[in-house]
Amino acid sequence: MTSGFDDIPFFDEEPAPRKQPPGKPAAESPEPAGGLGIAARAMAARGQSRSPDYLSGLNPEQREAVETTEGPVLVLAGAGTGKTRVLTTRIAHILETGRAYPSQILAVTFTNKAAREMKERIGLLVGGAVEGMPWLGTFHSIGVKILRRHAELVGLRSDFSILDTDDIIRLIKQLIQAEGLDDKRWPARQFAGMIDGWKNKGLDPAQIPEGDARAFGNGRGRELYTAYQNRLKSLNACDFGDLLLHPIRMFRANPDILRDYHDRFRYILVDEYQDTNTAQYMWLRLLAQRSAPSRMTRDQTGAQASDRRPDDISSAPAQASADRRDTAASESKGRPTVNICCVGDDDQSIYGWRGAEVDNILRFEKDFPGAKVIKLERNYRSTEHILGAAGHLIAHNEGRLGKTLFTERTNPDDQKVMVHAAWDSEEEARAVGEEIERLQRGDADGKNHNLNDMAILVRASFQMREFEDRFVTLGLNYRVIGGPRFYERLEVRDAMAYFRLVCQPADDLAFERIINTPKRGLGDTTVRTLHDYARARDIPMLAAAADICETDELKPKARKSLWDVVQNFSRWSQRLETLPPNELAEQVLEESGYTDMWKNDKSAEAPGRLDNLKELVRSMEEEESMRAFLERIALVMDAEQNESMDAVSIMTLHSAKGLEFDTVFLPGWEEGLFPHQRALDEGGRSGLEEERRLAYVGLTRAKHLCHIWFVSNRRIHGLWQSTMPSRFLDELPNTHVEVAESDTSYGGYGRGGYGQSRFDKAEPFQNSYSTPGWKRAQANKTDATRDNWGNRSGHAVERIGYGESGPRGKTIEGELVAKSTSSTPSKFSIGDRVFHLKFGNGNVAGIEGNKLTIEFDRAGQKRVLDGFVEKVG
DNA sequence: ATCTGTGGACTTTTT
DNA sequence: GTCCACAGAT
Repeated sequence: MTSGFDDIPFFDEEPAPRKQPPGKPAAESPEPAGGLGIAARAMAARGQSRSPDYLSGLNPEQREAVETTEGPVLVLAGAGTGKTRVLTTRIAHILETGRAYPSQILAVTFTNKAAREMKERIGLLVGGAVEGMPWLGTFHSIGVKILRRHAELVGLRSDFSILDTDDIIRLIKQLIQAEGLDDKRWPARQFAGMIDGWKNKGLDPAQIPEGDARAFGNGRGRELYTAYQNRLKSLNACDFGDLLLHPIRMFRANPDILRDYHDRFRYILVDEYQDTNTAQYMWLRLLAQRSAPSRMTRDQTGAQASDRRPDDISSAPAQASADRRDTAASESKGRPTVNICCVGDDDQSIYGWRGAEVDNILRFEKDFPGAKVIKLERNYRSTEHILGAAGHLIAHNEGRLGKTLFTERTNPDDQKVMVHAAWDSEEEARAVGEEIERLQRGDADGKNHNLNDMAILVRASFQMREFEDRFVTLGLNYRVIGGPRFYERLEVRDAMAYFRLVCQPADDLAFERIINTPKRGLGDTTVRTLHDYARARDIPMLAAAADICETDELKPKARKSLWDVVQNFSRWSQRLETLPPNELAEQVLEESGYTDMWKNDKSAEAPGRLDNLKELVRSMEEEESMRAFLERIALVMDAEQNESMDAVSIMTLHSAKGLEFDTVFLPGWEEGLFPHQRALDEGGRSGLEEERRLAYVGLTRAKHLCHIWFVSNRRIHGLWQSTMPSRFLDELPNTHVEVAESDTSYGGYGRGGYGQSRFDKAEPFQNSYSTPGWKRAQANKTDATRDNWGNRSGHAVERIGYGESGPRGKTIEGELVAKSTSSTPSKFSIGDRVFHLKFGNGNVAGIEGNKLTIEFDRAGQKRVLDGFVEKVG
């Protein structure tokens, strides 16, 4: 999203905005820079008494939200009420009326996807590309942009790198060991989580609660946090939290710089405000509170409260809310208006566990006195049954701002929300599969539904597997959204480590990652020597490596090998300025022997990894510099998805927020799973309420049909457990919900089913060979394709962002996917050593046509299709 | 250096 | 049940 730090448009590079009081009409405004079209249209708009095009088609509330440009505005936008439309139209309106230049608008979102979408839609409204919206982006991308410019003020260089979770855990692990603590007893992962939590709250090491500090590492939590920050600094690196916290520190310490930003950002817009955490809140407050310079400094540094030091990032959370109220009230007096517009929905706050504070949205009017609150309740997405069900459910939550969605489009044919019971999760998956096929065929309502219009939204990702299994069997196309991402794959991360080190020779984490990858005979001993050497002299490891080669501290073999690496990197670094990034990347991967490493690897996943590396290099073609690329990747973790094929989407409820589907399936509505037991245990009442909001999000994703399922038996951690229907089912209103008559012998809402054996029931499709899906699988067999993981499959499976270990936990039982005819002689013979993506290595014990019986080393005997195994050795 | 066995964890996840 | 990380063996 952001390109290199060196091309950030900044204050002095732009024409000075003509000072104009907020609210002055467009007519007096000069032509915005680079905005001929915009200006022309604005002029035209001004000349007409009629309202401009982009405003027509908005409902009165939306229109108010768009046109109330001055002063604080909170838009409470219920699900499907046109939230994005309001945000984008509002920006277009500000631009078209000449209230601000594109570069004077700060618009923050949580995800890159949302930012991208907004850019596109503003472009459509304003006509042409919105080149001049440099400050539309995620909290983090905007944070980086600010930080790159002022890095030295927080002790970093502007080419600092952004570490991902993996790096951070390795780093913390080193710190824990350096403290002489047992890294078994004190897991780095846990501490990383704690740091993340503190940073979400905007807490420096000095500010963390005593209890927290004691809770980890024999009471050394605070020291570890301090050590962690120091280490980051010496690595010239940041974690994600720092992208917000460093700017906050920098603003606090440099009021003059903050003032520049105040002058710049005439309008601030925030998407998904209910998801902001305390740090983001503080960041926004700093940018939003244009105030009298002298007073501001005091307030912003927290000096107002006597018990606080000036370097405090914030008041600690305990004191925060009370203080905030006071300061908000006092700060607002006699200040220029804050043109901040926050859009959100308290009923869709589902990220509390990640530090989001719903309280931020609940408190908006107190934070910004005189704020206008606009509720968008007119829903354009769902039927009245769906809205009725969702509304009734969410009404069980307390402490809401209280919205009730309604629709004006009622249709007597609309189906109620259906609740289905199934015996166990397997039957659930089967029933959902059948329903999907019914819809697809048009048997359900006479309409042929596209798979693209259907989604299965689960509470926890382990639920996905059963659906995947079933859909593989049926030959039903599906796509899994979420999960490990492209950029988290081993080979991609290795390659990135090389690139990082080329760009940033001080990146020790990258160094350690690749120094012996591929194997160069630089094992633990050498690395430790290097590490100590570097630490003793306070220099980066790559520099230490260069130095140490001049000495005789290493054995000749290691020294030679290390020297080669050092030479390579210095050569590559020199090419940084001259070669296009993709060419340099290719050279690095070739000359380092990294590509060869995978070429020589005979394992089944090696070809896929090589493909990924190619893809990585290819994706750098358009990039202007390797640095810019690294930054983009650090901030943009989502892989682009291929929407071309027709497929059912499978995803978690969390990743479904913001999406909509004609038909939505919501399986797993059982106590313990949904609401999740852990949410209840750890979150208590508020935990339950967040779960309920999650249910609300799920329901409101549906436009026309919504099917809820619950089962009586589910396997949890490997054990079969009988389960109770979710309490949320009882919270649905009868008027909008219908309990499906079970089409299997078991079933019926509330009928229990205990005491039955799961084998008692008659299976309608005991024989899978009679299912339509099997027939389809037969039909598809000719165009069996190879998917990304080297699986051959008769139907397309798309994984957005899955990789690394292949389809995680996808069971590919061959019997049911029979694809090739048995007439072709098998390419395997008894005794062959084979590899299976899921079961690992094994020996062929029997062959029947294309089905192999394999004795796996670990998984035991299995029957699988030959397409799913590879010969090895 | 690579393979194998064991122990622990296991909700949600963006940046 | 299953995945992952790591220690110890080969």
